[in-house]
Amino acid sequence: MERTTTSDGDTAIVWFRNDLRVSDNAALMAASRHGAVLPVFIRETNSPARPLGAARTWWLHHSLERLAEKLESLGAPLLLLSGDPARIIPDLVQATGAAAVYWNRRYDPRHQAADAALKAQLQADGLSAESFAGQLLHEPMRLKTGGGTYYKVYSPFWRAMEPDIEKRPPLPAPDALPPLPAKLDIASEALAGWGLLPVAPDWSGGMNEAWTPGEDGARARLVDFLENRMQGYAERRDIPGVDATSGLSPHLASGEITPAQIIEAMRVADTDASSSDLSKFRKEVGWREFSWHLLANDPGLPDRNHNSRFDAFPWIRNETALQAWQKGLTGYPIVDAGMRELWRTGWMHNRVRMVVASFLTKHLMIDWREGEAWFWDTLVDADPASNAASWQWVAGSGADAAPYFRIFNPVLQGEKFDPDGAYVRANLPELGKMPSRFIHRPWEAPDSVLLAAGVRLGKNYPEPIIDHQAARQRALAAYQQIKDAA
DNA sequence: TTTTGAGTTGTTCGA
DNA sequence: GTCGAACAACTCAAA
Repeated sequence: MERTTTSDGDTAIVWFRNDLRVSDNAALMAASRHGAVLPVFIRETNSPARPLGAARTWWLHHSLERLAEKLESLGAPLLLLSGDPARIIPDLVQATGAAAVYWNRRYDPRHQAADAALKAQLQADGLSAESFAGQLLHEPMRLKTGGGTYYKVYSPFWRAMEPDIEKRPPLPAPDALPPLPAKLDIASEALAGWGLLPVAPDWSGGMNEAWTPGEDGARARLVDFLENRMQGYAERRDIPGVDATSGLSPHLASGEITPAQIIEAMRVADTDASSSDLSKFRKEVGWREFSWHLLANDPGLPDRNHNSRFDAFPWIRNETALQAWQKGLTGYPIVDAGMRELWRTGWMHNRVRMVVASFLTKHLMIDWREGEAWFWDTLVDADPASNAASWQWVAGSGADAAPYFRIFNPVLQGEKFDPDGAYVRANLPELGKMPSRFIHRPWEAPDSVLLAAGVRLGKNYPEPIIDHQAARQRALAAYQQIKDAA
């Protein structure tokens, strides 16, 4: 994997994709040993993979700005181009006389064939074309059970993987990147011209407040997490009303930070966190690995039931209910608070993700693919593996899935994990004055309480769109149906 | 090949 | 209010 020689004056092209960082970037490091480095990011107009959703597109704009600044300060400005990489990369080789093309591997099966084909083509042309690891702690096709198959249960997967997670220490950023000796004929496109930011309406205000895209923002969040939130993580991570999670997911999704950097920072951190805190968080990093392991071995994961028995599940099409869910107007405060948080910030607390996903697939019996698609569009951390694997897990169709009878009661979940209603109040201003006793079940509040809180059910906050008990019975019957049919 | 133990995150009901 | 059992077997992974 390590390149040994660099002839004087030769040029390496680094193709940036899902790795918008300069540290722990093996492709960039390899290129820095050449005589000149040309970093390029291509807006792929004909990608075999699903286009990024709106929230990640917003993120991409800011992340590219930050990456361009970093590369500029290291000496090699970032080239922005649009089109088909299979044409653009060879054109760049031609224009620069480059001897090498490097990139960091991406693991979406829909990308891999195209990347492999390009690599083979470049190598056939006599170039040094190499791809590097870094986005994950393990190569997702590598781990196998004793029986030679891929893992379908998380615990044994993690037992097999955990001993290896510190084996690849992260790389530093290169000290400097030698620029091209001569001006390139091909001009960079302007980021502003790509139209990645929303206009009319510009819905990004809440996201600007919540996030700092880019490698430095990622690093700052990691440091802050280790210093201020690692201790107590095991207990507090489930409470959406307190800021207790790492918030690193969008940075990971865009490759501004690597899991190896996170694991290493935890290893050297001076923290009072318990071993349970540390191992719980490591396991969360492990879940991301597991999701990629599943996607790599089951490329249909984003749109086909992992467990084909679910092909017969009687999903209900209901556009009205779907929209109520999307807009956070179901009448169940914990569900609505989650969906509003998502819409405003591009992110939702993990506990609440499970509640809203259970509500969509079990209470409303709407196909998990509808939820997956909405999350894909609205999450700044939308990740093809985690998103698909998690939706299927909740729906019951996934690997190691939740048993079908595990149907979250949105009232109990609210009262258990948001007992004082802080999370609901932060996201549903119309319930801001509801007393805690009724905040997760406003329809049970006496008229006097509703009046005092300024809540007019059916007017400024909806009645529940579905009765919990009835919905639960309906879902149980539906699951019974596909069980019997099997 | 067969056996064995285990499996992220819950809810409800009845004693 | 609290507690244990039922919910449904089934599949996975390793011994």
